[in-house]
Amino acid sequence: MVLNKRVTLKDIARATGVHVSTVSRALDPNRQKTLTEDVVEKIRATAAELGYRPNRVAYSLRTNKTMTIGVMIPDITNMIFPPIVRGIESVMEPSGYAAIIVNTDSQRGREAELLEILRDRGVDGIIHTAALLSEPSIVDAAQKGLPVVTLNRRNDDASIPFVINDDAAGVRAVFEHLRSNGHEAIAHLAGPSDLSTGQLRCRAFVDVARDHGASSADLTISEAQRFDEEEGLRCTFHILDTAPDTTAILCANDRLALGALQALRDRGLDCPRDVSVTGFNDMPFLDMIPPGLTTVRIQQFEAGRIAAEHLLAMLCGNTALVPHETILPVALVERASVAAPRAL
Amino acid sequence: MVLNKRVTLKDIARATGVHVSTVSRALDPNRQKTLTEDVVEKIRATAAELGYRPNRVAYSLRTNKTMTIGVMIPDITNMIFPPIVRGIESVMEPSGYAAIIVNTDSQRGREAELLEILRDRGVDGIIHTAALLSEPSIVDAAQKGLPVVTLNRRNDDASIPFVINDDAAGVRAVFEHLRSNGHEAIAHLAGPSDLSTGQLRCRAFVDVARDHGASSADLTISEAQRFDEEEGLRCTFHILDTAPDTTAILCANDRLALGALQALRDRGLDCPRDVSVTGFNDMPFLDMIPPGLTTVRIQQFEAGRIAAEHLLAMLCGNTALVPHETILPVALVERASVAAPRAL
DNA sequence: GATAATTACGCAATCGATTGCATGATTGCG
DNA sequence: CGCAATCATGCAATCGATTGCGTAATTATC
Repeated sequence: MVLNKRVTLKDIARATGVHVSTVSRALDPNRQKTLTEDVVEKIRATAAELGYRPNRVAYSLRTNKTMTIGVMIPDITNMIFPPIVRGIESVMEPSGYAAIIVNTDSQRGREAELLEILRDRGVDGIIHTAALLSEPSIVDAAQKGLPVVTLNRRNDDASIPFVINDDAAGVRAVFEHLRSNGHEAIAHLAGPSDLSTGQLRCRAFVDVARDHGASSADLTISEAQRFDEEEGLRCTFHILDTAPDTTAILCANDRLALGALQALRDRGLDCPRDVSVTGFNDMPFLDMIPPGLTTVRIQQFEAGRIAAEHLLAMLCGNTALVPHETILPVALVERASVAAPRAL
Repeated sequence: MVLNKRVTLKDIARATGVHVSTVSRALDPNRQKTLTEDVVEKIRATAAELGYRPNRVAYSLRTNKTMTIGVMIPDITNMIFPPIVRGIESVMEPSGYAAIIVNTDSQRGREAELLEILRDRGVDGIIHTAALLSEPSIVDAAQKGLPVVTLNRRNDDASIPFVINDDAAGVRAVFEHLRSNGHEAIAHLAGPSDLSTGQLRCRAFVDVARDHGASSADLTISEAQRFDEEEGLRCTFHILDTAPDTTAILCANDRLALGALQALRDRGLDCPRDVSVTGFNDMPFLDMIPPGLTTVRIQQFEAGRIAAEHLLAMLCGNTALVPHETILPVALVERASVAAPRAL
């Protein structure tokens, strides 16, 4: 434990014979213009020589800026989040910010608790991904003046800018793709309604189905409690049992769709011959899993990057420049899980 | 920007009529025994009432502890890392630590650079995953007294404890599994030799092959420059071209193996009928990709958890209790990518 | 009941920076 | 050459906690 003592401004001041405040100014590009050229030069030289590294903690205490942001996500092991995180990082790191990432597991209590931890640590701002719709703590924080951007969550609250993928357009594209393949009996395997993506996609499904002449009463919708394979399996059984004439299942995300595929196999049904299935997100390696899921590609890295840029603008005081809503385009990815329904 | 002013010790002191140092002591469980019962009670009550939250930055400045650790990984989008991160988190968060995660992309310069950033931020310790073998900066840091634990990297340096999966046993298990299926001409699709896992697995392959009577000269080994599908594809072509009688390819990880499968398809070969292939890691969703890769399951979450516990012990000054090496058991996972070689 | 030991709390320095204000030195202007 | 304006730098407070030491008040001891 023989940590070399850190070099401080005081050390440099002593070495150069000037006052510590002069050193502070000499090392700040914005204020070195108020000093004599050669004094600055000398200070910078000895600072470099001594291997000076500013103490960010002291800086933070004085300026009340930690140069740290919080990133709240449901679960980093869910493969759509790592690219988002890297997108965020691609903007924040070059600007001198570090990110503390926390996993909420989509639990209400955890979300508030982790938000508290982040605030205690004095983060300068927060990017909140896939916020629970019913959790108010993040809104509170934003209203108290903490810069917040949400990702994958529409907010009514005008003070919180959000970045989302165009879920409605994606659902519509998939739905119409299924229709153009001849499907009439399209069921929706919906995500949890307390998550923004689950709710948005379900609403989009209802809307587009109605546009195509279905009455709400006709619609087969089964809501998953989580975005995972197990729930996909369960809900698909439910759909097959309650609406046996279903020819296509439009799933709210890929993992639900993978569960659906499994359920079909379990029932001795073939995808796409007996039932067509579609996903959402186009997660990594999805193309390698048979029969090849038709899905919607979303821009993960890009979403993270843009959310970070918006947050950065807010941190710099340019809140006015940040659009309240940013909707990223999505793309239909056609693979083999959709085919014409079997002739009756 | 109307952030409610934070409540400080001074505010509590004013409200209760005692000195700020008394408040400080009253709020610290370790030192409140030196105070009168009712003073403590009163202080805690008003602290709660005022909604006091300690300022961690000030605490850090005074105590020189940031309660933050750095976690260096190659790339969070590589699916084996998220579980490791969660394993780390499962230990650190309950102990009051936060983690700053950085992605090195296995680049030498980035690794040193990010380490510097972490040190500037005053992290109390570092967990370094998949360190480059040739990068000395982390060793420097450890020798200067910064607590460091490496994961997936053996170090010669006795001052750095490491946690690794039993790569050698895994390679041996796969190799012997292939042998027991009748394979003689087993090639190794090796990982980058500047990564510990690449090197360890390759060495293990050479060792076990020799144990089974192969001379080094006979061995077919093709080294990938990165752990990805593209390199797996390229190296497999290389193997097929230079050693066309190869009946099995033992890959250093799953992604290389997926590339190998693609290469076989491209050449019109069937796995496992023509060539058997094995992977390493058992990454998520691997079981869903045909033909089902036989691989080695490693304990990702557990590795993270243990590394974190070791680091935590070091942070508490119990360095002596931390074993220098921790080797986690692995398990062979048999799927359909291995079969007996075609009869000649 | 006088002195010593203990208790309970206050005082003030400290961590390493930033920053408004003061001040001495320099320059400009007439 | 004298006075004002400007410039370069120093001084000291400050951010919000922790902590060694000092001291008044209480309790213990004989």
